[in-house]
Amino acid sequence: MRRTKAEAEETRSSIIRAAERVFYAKGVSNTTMEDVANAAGVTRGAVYWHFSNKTDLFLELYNSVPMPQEDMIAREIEQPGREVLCQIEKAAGDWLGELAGDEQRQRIFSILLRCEYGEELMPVLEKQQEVDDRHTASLERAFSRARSEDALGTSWTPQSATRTLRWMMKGLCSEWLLFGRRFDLEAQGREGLKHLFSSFREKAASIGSPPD
Amino acid sequence: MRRTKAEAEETRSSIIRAAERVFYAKGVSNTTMEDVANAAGVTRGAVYWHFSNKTDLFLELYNSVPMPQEDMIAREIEQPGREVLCQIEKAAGDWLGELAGDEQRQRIFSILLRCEYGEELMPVLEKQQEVDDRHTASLERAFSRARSEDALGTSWTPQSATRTLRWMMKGLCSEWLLFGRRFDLEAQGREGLKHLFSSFREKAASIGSPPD
DNA sequence: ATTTTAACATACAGCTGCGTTTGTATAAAT
DNA sequence: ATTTATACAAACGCAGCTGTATGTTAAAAT
Repeated sequence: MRRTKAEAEETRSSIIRAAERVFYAKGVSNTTMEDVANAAGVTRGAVYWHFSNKTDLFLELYNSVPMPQEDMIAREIEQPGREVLCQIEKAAGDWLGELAGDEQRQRIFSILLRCEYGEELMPVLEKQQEVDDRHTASLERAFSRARSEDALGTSWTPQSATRTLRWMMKGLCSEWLLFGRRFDLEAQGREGLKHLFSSFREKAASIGSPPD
Repeated sequence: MRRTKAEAEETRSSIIRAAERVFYAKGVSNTTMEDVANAAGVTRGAVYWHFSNKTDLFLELYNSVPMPQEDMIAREIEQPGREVLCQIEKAAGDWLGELAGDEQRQRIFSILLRCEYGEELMPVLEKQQEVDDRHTASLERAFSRARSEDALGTSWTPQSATRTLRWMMKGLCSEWLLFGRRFDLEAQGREGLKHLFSSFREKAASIGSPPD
C-alpha cells in the first residue's frame, strides 16, 4: 500500500515518537527495532525504510527535538534589561519550569542522561558538549557583565559563578529526572537559585577558612 | 587443571576487576561475557563457574567495592569537634580529594552513573537510593546542629542546605567523570564549596527578589 | 493507460551472545 | 591409593536480533 508523501512523513515522525517512548521506558540498548516498530504500529520494514539502523534512529530522534538544552539564557539575556543577575536567575528558574511542564523534554533528557555512549553515539555526545560549551560561554559573558556593573560579589569570578550554577542545575535535574521526580523541581529549584544568587550578590566576602 | 582454593578465589576477583575495566571502557550493556573472560585471561567457562550471568557479575562487582559512596560524612562528623559547617565542608572537600586520587572509585562511579538500569539491575539502584537517603539524613542532622548552634544563615533551612550541597556535589562529579576529567576536581570543588559554605554562614539575609 | 517508483509488509539468511553440557586434570577427601 | 569433587576449558545448541532481499500495493510520473 503505497502512501502519499504526507502520510509517509507522518509514519516517520510517529516512529521517532515511538522510539522516544520506548527508549525512555526500556533504555536505548535494551530496545530492539521491533519494539520500536510495534510501539509505532508498523513493522520493522517501515523502520528500516526510514532509518538505516538504531544509531541513525537515535540521531534523528536527537535532532528532531528543537535544541534540547540550547537556550536557557540566549533569549532573555544579552539584551540589557536591567539587573543582570536577576535576569540569569529568572532565566534559569523559567527553564526549570519549562522542563517541569514538558514531558517530552523530560523523556529526552532522561534518555540522554542514561544511555551508554559507545563509539556509535559519540556524535551525540560531541554535539551535547558543543552546546554545553556555547551555553557556558554565554553564561560567563553574562556574569562578566554583572562583574563590570559591580553586581557580582567580590569573592566570585564569572567562571566560578558559572561553574557553580551549572553544577547545581545539573545535579538538580539529574536527581529529579533519574529518581522518580519525587520533589517539586521548579519550587525547590527556584529556592536553591535564590540562595545561590543571594551569595552571588554578597558584597562583604566573609569567606570562612576551611579548617586544618 | 584444578586450582587450589586460594587460586580460585584469585581468578574470581581477577574476573571482577576485569569486569570493572571492561564495563568502564565499553559500557555494561555493550560488553559480552567473553569480553570479560578475555580481559581476565580466562574463558567463559570460568566466568560462568563463578557468576551465574552478567547481572550477577555486576552485582558482585558492586558489592566488592567497600561502600562506594557511603561515608563522606559519617566518620568525621557526628562527633562534635567544633565548627559544624567547617567539618561538613572539610568532609566534602576531602571526599572529592579521595575520589580524585582513586581511579577504581572513578571507574565504579562512572559505571554506576551511566549504566542503563533495566529491571535486572534495579536492586543496585535501590541500594544506591538507600545509601543516598541515609547520607541525606546524616547531612540534615549535621545542618540541624549547625542551626541549633546558630551557625547556619537564617535564609537557609537544614533541608535546603542539604539539597543544594548534594546537587552541587552531584553535578560536579557527574561533569568531571563523564566529560573526560577536564578540570581539577578537588581544587575547583573546594573553591565551589568555599563559596557555597560562605553563603551558608551568611547572617544578613539579603535575598534578592526574583523579578516579575 | 501504462509504467515507474515510493512506501511499506513479509520472508530469509546470518551471526552473535547466552546458558548449558561435557570433558578433564588436579586438589582434596577418604 | 582410590575416590570424589572442584575449577576450569572446550564444544554445543539455540533463541533473538540484525540487515537485506523480495513481494505487494498504490501514488506519481509519462
